[in-house]
Amino acid sequence: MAQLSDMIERFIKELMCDDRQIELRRNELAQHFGCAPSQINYVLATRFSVDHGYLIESRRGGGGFVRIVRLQMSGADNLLSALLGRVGTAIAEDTARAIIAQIEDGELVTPGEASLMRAAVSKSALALPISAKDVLRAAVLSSMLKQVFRNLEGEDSDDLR
Amino acid sequence: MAQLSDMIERFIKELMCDDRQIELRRNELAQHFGCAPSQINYVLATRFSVDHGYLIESRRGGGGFVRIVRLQMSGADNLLSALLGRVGTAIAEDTARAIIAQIEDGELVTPGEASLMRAAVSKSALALPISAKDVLRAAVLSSMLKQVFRNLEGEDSDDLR
DNA sequence: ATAATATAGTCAAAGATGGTCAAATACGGA
DNA sequence: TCCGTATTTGACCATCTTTGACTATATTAT
Repeated sequence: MAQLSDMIERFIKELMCDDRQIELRRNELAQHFGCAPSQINYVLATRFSVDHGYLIESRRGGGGFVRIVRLQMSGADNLLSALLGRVGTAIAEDTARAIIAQIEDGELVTPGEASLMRAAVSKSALALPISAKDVLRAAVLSSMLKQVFRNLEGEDSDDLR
Repeated sequence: MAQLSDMIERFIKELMCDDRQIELRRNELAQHFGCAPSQINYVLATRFSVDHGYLIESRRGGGGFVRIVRLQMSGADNLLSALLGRVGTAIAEDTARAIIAQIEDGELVTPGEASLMRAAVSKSALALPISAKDVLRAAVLSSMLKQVFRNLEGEDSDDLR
């Protein structure tokens, strides 16, 4: 049963399909879907976070609104460092997946490559008697990100030895 | 004596007869067979494992599901099982690279994908204060191998969120 | 200014699923 | 029959979603 949250997510993404940003009334949207207004916040928090490549702005009171802005993937030079910065020294699976989704959206990697990256940072890949799973995930993801950007330029780039 | 497990197995296989993958509700299925929900997990674990050529994915919570994916075992019937066997529970970097080279040669993955795999199992990716580097590498590589076989000619491979 | 009204945000509890693991039970072969 | 293995169940855990009560902040009317 297509989850309410999923439907709301799709609805919003359709609205945005060719705009960089949209504004909507939280209560209106909630009413449209017959749910609690806070449900909208849940969807925004879980599917439109910065990690997912979106920014949320809003205003309360009369004439209030919620604005959703899609962040752009800027030039590839500092993009790598930006991404690595977001990865940091430890990262949760969800956040890692969001980053992968973003570079997939930006067509920096193919769907097949993105799948592999997801597999590499998945819970099952790192399900070991190790307390530092997130640390590990960060290391693996960083390594792959660097490889992505290395592949991007010198096509022939032979993997590091 | 048509064990319950056998009936459930057959039931699922019939559902899948012409789909590469299906989704089902664990509790619903359990109810249909009048058994404990965990019985379903037992069937999945014993009859739909990777060795049997299947992958299981799932999601909890409202709208949760269990997805069963039939892996594409072309040609060398159990290439995946063989590869996973070689990976085992621990593997050195060189051996891992050899396996990756093999599937790259066999064109099971693109050069770009192979690069990513190498990056994921590289010394630097796993350079952590952990003694079990090889164990970890095996887990990560296994995870990626499964993904490779999941994707083979599977267009709509919709990764789990 | 102040009060009334219109929005949006937070957070914790309830609801909806699926997962794990070990104990109990059934089955099949020596 | 006895033992080892396969199956079945149930108690307890983990995760995702939905709702509602309470809070915070604008705008508008008085």
